[in-house]
Amino acid sequence: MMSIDNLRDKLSQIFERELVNEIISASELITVEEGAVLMDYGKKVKFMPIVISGTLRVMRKDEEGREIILYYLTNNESCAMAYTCCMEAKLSEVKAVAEDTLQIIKIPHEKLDEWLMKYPSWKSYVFNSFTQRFNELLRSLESVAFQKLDERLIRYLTNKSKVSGKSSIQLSHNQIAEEMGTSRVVISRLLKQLENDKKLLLYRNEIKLLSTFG
DNA sequence: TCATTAACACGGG
DNA sequence: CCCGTGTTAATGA
Repeated sequence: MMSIDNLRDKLSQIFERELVNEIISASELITVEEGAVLMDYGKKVKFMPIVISGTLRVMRKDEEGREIILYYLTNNESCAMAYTCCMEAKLSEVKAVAEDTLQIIKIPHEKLDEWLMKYPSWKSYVFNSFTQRFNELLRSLESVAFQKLDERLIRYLTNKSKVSGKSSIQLSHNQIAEEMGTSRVVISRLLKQLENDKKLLLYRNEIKLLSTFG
């Protein structure tokens, strides 16, 4: 868990001293357990979260009511969607769920605009967070539009092993299917195909990438 | 053509 | 037993 002093250090890496003080006095550091819902469809967004530790999953429903994952927020990241909602006093179009035990700072919405004027570091922080999300969404749009599912799966697995630094990935076919917005049948079939091609090995809840992968 | 949905059998934990 | 996995058949976009 994060103490106030640690928090101050952490925030000082991004923001100027005066803003750090304001953040600490104006906002609230909270811990929520896995599965907790921080934002939900149609609900008012009364604060903007900055993730201190843990992971926050942000998702959205499509026309048919299926949920797709927009992005994950980790270390020091904040939710661009929440930001726009707060500023415009709109209702949330996304749902945000704690992926594991999560610590966030709740920035009260009145402060967002004020700090934007007052603190250059806040402005660039917000701006960067938008840019980051935007680029990420562009990349996934590109992948949906131009890549077939098998290529997307290969890219997905490569990514997972890169971020974890391991060649084995501990996920069920179902979890993969959910994240990629498809059905398990398809994932199972594609994975089996890759196994036959000697690109990987399949176990229960585990996929081992071989050196021939990619 | 290729994804989705539903259904079923297998088997490991 | 429960759940993840492998497969198939029917249906749809």
